[in-house]
Amino acid sequence: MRASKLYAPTLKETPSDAEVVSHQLLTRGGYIRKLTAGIYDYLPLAYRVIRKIEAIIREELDRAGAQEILLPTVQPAEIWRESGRWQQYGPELLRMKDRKGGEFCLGPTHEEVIVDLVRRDVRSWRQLPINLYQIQGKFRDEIRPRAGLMRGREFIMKDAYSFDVSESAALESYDLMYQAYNAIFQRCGLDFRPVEADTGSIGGSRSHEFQVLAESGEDAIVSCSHCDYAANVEQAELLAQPSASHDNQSSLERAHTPMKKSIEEVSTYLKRAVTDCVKTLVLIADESPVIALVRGDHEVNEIKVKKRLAAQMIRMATEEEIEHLGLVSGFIGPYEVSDSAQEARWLIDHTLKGTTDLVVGANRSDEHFIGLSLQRDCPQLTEYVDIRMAADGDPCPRCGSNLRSFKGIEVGHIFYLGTKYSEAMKCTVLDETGRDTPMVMGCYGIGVTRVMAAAIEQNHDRFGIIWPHSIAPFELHILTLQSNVDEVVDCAESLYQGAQERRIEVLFDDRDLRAGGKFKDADLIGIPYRVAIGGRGLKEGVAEVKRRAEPTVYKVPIPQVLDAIERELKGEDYLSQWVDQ
RNA sequence: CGGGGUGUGGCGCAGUCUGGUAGCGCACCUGUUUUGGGUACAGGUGGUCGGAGGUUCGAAUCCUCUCGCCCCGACCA
Repeated sequence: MRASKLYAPTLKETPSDAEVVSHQLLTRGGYIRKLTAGIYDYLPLAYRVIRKIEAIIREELDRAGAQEILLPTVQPAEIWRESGRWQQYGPELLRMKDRKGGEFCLGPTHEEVIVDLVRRDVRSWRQLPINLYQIQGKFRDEIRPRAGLMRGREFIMKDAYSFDVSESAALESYDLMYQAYNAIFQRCGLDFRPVEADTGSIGGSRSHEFQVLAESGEDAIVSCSHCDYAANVEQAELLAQPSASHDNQSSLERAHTPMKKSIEEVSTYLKRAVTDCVKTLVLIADESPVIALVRGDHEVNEIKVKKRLAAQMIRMATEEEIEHLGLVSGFIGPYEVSDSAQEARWLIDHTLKGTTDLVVGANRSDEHFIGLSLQRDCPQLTEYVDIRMAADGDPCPRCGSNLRSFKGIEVGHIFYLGTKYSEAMKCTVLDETGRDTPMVMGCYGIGVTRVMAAAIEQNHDRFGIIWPHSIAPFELHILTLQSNVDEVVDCAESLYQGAQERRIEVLFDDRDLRAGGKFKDADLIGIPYRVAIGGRGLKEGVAEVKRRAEPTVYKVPIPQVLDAIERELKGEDYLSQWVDQ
């Protein structure tokens, strides 16, 4: 491809509405343009990257025995009513009507459609397992689209669905996909971790997220420094670890703490360690109050609380609701509580079990208790459970080593679904015993456009993108440094022809631009190898070859340039022989 | 949806407080010049100042309403 013909309008300046690096660089590099909030145009460079990622996905999924299909984007409300999600899904589902008033939605995901397909034609367990996937635009009317491609409303997603006759067979399908996902993200050149995840509203009992490690990630994950345990902080289970007990138990005293509400303020004011303070929060689970206690330096994990209570919905209580319980916001504690608060469900994080000498709110304005011992002073509290968020340094639930925390971008998520959809929509087969049984499902997603953005978040410098080889829009970028010198142009042209003959994916910057501009664009676009042809090098019979990821420039004799590139693309470190000392 | 911000040629911005009829840099077009990390000079194209209404002799600027976009919170690939 000639740069003079390529539709890739690069920008010198960063558009003011782009905040995250991937969004900035994709826009500046002429990869994408925004149509409206959360909806983007993919220009030729971006689409090449997308097709590379898709090709990797296809290869690995086909290898795992899945088959590619293509389902409709517009879906009738009928099947969504059948699964119950027409009600459940909420405003994220973009709904519309056709000319006859019939209700439809734009597919945010395709469980309903696929179940409808499979239930029509699959009758016998002998036809299973089946695993079908598609790569297609999805639409989710996100509350707040943000960060460019990282959270768009319309995005390209690969979604796959497996159908099995039994739970054990379904788990095998799940494992196959787990392996395939590892292979896919590895081949995309990403630094990622599969982590144990919450199943969320999709339901089911087993789930992994594939998280790309990046500072700009929105998800917090913990990963064991010793074994291969990794989990979303929301999910990471924490074993009971009794705190060091103080032998000399002090007696309970009131302390005046004027205007000191936060743990930080109280601990500073009373000169007590944050870990000796108790954080007491009021939550509302399905309209009933729940009071949660964690150590001062810990965070309550609402998802764990929700699971513990088997609640549908959970949220923080409002000021009014706290008052209504006879509690004083900022000074809540487990001792001397009002009758109505007494009746609430109390959950105490098991880290607090047996702790003494604690600072807690006194349930009166401007007062705390000090020297509280939970066992001695609050014997009515018996529900010690895991309700806190995992943090850096916590022990691994598998091996006990330290957990380290990371930020991650979720690029893939796999779920074991069980029979949630197949039961609701009567998707059944006859099993070996001749009994009609709901199929056991799994579903598996990859955000293709998000993979592209995540790759940039992880691989860039201040000049531009540094694509992993496997998903770069081109493999080689040839530049002419002077477009008015015949020898330079001829040499570059012949290299360009040669590269094409060797099936190297090459972008040839033949534009009538000065060298500076071409270098800037090459750095910005981020193609893995750059070959610069200029009068200076030509006098010595060499081209200047550079890896995008490194600063070194190699002076390679012209006749050997394409061999060198070819061998480098195969993974050899072939350029090093020309290191200029 | 709540909170904060912003909207002025393709992009980045000034002008708004204190009304006087739109400006700068980049990009783009023409010519000359230059040719190894965004060359220099000259000339030029392009803007209903997000939209509607109002105040005024006069509105980018003041008032009212409205829409878009960005950021922070609950969701997810």
